[in-house]
Amino acid sequence: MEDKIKQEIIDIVFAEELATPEELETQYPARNLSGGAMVTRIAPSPTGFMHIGSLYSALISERFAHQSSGVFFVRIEDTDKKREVEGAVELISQSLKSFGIDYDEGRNENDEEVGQYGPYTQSHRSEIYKTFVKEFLQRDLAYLCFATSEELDEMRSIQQSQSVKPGYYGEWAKWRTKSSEEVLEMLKSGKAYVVRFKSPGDYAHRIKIHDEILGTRELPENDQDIVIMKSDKLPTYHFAHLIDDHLMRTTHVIRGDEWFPSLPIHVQLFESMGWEAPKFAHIAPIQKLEESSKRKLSKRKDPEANIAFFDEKGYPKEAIKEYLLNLANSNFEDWRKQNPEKDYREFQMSFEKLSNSSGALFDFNKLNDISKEVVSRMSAEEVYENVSTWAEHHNTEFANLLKQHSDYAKEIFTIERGVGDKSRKDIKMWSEVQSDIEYFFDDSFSLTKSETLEQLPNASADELSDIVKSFMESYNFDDSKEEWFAKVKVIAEAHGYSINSKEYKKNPESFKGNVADVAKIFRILLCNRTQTPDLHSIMKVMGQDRVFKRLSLIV
RNA sequence: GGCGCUAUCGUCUAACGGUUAGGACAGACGGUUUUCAUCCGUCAAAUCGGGGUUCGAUUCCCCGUAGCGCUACCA
Repeated sequence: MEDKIKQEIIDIVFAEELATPEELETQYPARNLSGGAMVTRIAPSPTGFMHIGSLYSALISERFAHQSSGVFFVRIEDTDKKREVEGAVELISQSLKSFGIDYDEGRNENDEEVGQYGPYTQSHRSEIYKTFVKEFLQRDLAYLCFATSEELDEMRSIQQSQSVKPGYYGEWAKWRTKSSEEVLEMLKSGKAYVVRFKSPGDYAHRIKIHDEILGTRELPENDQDIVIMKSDKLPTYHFAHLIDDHLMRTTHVIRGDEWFPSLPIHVQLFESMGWEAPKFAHIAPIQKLEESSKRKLSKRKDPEANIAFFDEKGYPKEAIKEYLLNLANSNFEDWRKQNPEKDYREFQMSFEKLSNSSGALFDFNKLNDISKEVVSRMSAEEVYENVSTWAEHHNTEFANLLKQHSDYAKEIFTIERGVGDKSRKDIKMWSEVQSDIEYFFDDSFSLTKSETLEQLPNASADELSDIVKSFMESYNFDDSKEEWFAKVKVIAEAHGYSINSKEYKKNPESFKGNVADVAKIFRILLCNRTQTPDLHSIMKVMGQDRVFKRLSLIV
């Protein structure tokens, strides 16, 4: 009789035709992978915001999967309909793609499902969850709960006033022990309900749990009858995690450490179904210092929490990845020093090195340093491509300029590049490039005679004219850097300038100035600034006509 | 309140229980260089506090303290 009522309840809750658990097990068989292959995933919520922390765990998960010849997939966790934002799913796939973090399964940037273990969007998996919620009810691992949110609030405040552990458990779990008749009656009256897990746990028991990063830990066993299916019939995170990571055959769940406390729930859920739980690795979030206190990088307060911030600044994606990799495995930077030419994918990431600290502070100094290093390793062609791509999205005027003068621009980027250790390390983000090189272009270069004189107060107009004239007479476009500089020295000496810095430093008063002051004249006339790369290279790139035209200003 | 995680230079971190506690970034100062950027060198900079265990503790244990997390029909 009791069983009959129970069945009736289940049939009302799930009136529709559902696949059986066995059918689903067959549909999503164990993956055929080699020995140590790891199946990892990220499970972002479509909130319309790509957090740097999501990118961090995506990168780590992707590395572990692919360095072990495994599978990395992306599953969209959109069971919280209240928080969903339009276009958010596209943002996730586009971001991953733009960072070159390739996933094997999931929704791609054309909004198509790829992979045999889908759907990869939780809201499209509701039939699957229902199959298993039904199974839980069938096996008496779950029950219907009609407690209203008001009743739950009241329960919690009573618990608080009595100083007992809050939650739905033990004697507080009223609906766990209700008779089937009463449940059926409530159901028939159309009252809202949730399905709760019938936890077999005892809070006084302590269980050992292994985490790949934290090692083996002891935690109290779960005794909460957590909700597995909400009143909108969508699963909660805990339940979706159980079903999805089982059916998708995830081997390693790498996620933020805010999940660590719910591990007892998760292992209990897996045990209740007799499923092998995946291995867990909980990583610390990236933090930020605010008035001497650490906190998680916040979506609201910190622009740098959003990866769009780095995109606007034009940080190379590679630099961000290397910075994140360094945060994940601090030995990455040593490896990089040893292997400057290798792709970061050749680095072997390890759980042992994955820090179990409470979370690193985001360090722009370090990012900047890494970024300069990354850019310095690029070829002129690569720099050109990167700057152009950035400019197309963020500075169309500059993009057009680069496009119009592409050969010239590429020449500019060859200056002091590709000379190994001594390569320039001055670019850290593409947004800085325009102001760095704009003087090369005639359209964005202007200088008057009076401005020139103002910037070179130690020499008269006639003297400047003489110096420049002598230079133009002796200048040969094909001169090597050494020949070129020798000529500059001759002119400098002829005008009373020192050609030996040490001597000049000893007796500055016996010279008109140093050869550096002569170089400065050309620097101002050609670039209208006092700090530039090597002048010989600049002249080569500018070409004789442009150089002479600019120098003539003072002649 | 309960449960948990974490604790080494400003930051990220390294150190089988035995080191002058190491490196990187940032900082200061010097050198090289036609300026700048590089490159090279030097300096400054840390084991949260208190108890144990031990010949010996940054390391192991306990107690504090602090930061962070969890304690939802959010993830």
